[in-house]
Amino acid sequence: MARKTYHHGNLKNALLSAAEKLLEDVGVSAVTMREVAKEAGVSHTAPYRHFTDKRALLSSLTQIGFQRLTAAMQDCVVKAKDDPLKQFQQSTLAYMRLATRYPEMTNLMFGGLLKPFDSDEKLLEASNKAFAELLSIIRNGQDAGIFADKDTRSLAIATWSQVHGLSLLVTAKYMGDMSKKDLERLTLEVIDLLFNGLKAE
Amino acid sequence: MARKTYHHGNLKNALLSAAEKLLEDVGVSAVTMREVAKEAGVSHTAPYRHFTDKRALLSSLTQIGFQRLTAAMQDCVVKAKDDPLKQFQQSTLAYMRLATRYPEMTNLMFGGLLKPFDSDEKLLEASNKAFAELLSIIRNGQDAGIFADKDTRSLAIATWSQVHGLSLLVTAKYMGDMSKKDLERLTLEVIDLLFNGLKAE
DNA sequence: CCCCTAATGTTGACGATGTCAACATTAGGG
DNA sequence: CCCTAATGTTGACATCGTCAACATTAGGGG
Repeated sequence: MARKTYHHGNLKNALLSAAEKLLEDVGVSAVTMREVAKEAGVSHTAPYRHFTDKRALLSSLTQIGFQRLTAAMQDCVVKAKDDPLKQFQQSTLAYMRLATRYPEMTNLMFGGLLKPFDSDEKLLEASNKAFAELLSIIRNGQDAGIFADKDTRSLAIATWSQVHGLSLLVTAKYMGDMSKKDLERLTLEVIDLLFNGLKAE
Repeated sequence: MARKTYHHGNLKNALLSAAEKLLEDVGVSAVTMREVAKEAGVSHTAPYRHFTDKRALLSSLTQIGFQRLTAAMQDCVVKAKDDPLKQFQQSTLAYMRLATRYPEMTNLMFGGLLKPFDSDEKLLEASNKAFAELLSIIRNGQDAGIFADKDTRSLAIATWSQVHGLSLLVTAKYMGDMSKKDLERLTLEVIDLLFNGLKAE
């Protein structure tokens, strides 16, 4: 991994890529400033020119995760124009797909490891954007008379919690290994329960 | 913290207590084998006589968390005998209370940090017991004709995901700081949404 | 075009950490 | 009562995050 030039040229992104690779291949514990640096082919303190500390690196990485989530939901909205219920279902599916594809990233996003989450401006903003996307989907549904005419935010929180909880249960392997198909079925089933309610008819 | 005897007498429990104290007071990163040992008043390698490694310590701690959760739910069942809906609501509330009281513990239980979770016999068993408790509550509700006559396991997963997701959203401070009262209201609201469904009447 | 400064990368060091090996102490059963 | 296994200690090592001092060079102002 020897460089020709003294300066890397695109180190910040290279570090993030290396970090994500380590994260998903081995686990958070493998994401080490030194290893990330080595993977990117620079000295062990080079990362400090781009991230104030390890936490900042992980935060940046996590922001990428939220951006992917936001983009995936936006995509669902576009693809299911004028069908709020489908937007809703597809968004949750998209969420679950991302979660199973990037399980470690999901843990980072929601596992509470990044402690002063609430005081990390950028990170908070990234997560808020994703949540805003969900909010808008639900508002569409309410406007179309499909979702109950209750507090939009509460509906969104309920949904967010639901998918989010399910994704963690799955990525933590609480329910053992599942095939992709089983997972999709379970997701739709759970979302259907949320939509229709648990109560007897 | 000097001992009189060479042998501690109850070191294992002392270590777990010290670990939990560090966990909740400062955070996971503060739970260090050396610090835990120091807190318990023993040398820095004494813990290795009781836990094969750090992971084992954290796993034991996490098991305690699941035992608390199981006990709390069992308590709800007893206190609301013959009222499955109340059992259901109170259990979720109990879950949220535990989650807000022991946020770091909750992250440990569900944040995906304890990696080979699925191959940790004891840990898996502890979490299964808690889940079984929820399953039984829902089955009671189905028998009483209150919950829909669908797959019990699916209903339980939906509920588990929901509460669980909400607790992580709250402990991760995704929704800012909340008063205890606000939290209870939100919890009941979200659970009500799950019970009645999001759909318009 | 050249040169200077700020940005970027490197080297070496430090204290803290997880864990191992060798050793010390002692509890409690034969 | 004594011996062994359980329990605790000391010292060591590699790795980690981070800092300070130093090296290289990109790129803009003369």
